[in-house]
Amino acid sequence: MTTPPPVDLANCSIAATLSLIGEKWTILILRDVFSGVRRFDDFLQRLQCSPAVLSTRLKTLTEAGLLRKVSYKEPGERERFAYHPTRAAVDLLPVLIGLMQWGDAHLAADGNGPAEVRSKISGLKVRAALIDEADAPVSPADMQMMATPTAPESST
Amino acid sequence: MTTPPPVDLANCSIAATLSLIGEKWTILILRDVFSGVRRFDDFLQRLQCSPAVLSTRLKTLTEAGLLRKVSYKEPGERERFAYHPTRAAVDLLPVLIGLMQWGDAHLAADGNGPAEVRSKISGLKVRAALIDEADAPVSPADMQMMATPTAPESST
DNA sequence: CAGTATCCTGAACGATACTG
DNA sequence: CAGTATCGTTCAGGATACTG
Repeated sequence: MTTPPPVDLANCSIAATLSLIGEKWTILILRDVFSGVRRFDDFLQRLQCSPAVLSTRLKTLTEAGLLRKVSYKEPGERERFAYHPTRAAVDLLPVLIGLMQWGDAHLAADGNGPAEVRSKISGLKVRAALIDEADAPVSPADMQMMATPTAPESST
Repeated sequence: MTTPPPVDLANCSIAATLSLIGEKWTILILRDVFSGVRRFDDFLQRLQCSPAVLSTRLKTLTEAGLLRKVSYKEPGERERFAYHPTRAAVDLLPVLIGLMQWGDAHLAADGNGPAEVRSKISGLKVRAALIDEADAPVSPADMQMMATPTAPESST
């Protein structure tokens, strides 16, 4: 079921992650689930996508371990499911916030967007950034990417 | 040329950014450009995509202000262009790194990927994270997203 | 309310051939 | 080397109807 690995696409975590969350509605589902949306119809209202697409995305996200189905049952009704974010989904928040802030800064006309992110604890605004092992911020311009020396197989 | 704004998709920086960089090869182009790749043929070799797709993506990224065409001319040859990352592209690095590290942690079998990121200055490993206005790390679980109070128009 | 099934369209992509 | 042009396939996504 995984795509055949003709290139190093299969070897690239960036591409792999993006192929999971990069589809049109997926990221919006995650955005909403972090805003507290849990139920099918609520997603549908907010996203205004077709139920078929929503169903598919929810299933994909659940199978990927980003969402967890939680059964609930109101009196006299049949069993229903709510969709809760998992730890893996929470781990994706830096990416989500980063995406949002980049768009706010570079795509929005006024340089800020319709939502903001704050810490529940301190109330301070929060941003996605790069930090080193000592938790010190690092400028993106000071980065370098390199292949890990432990690379098991070399391509080409 | 912009997509018609039927829903709040158009109002969402997350979706807007993703529609720009979310396409299959775009993120790989960015990855490579951060590794120092600059020329058409070098991208082509590394990505193994069709020249048509590469050409289109390069154009899109250039128009979006993520890449800058730099003319160069070798003796006896006609003018050629190299593609350099702009500041906007560099600003996207936290997202890129975040994507990579999430994939390494949650998709790779052994929990680490084929590449690592370090600071050119300190040599320390770097990761994408959330920090507050005082540069203190914030746990993703302690986040909350809310609409900005200054929202100019309300939808629906 | 919470989905699933079906049909249809548009667009992204791969392959390939061609130009300067 | 650095692209552009064209063609065909595949597949995500919209609309809509249907089920429990």
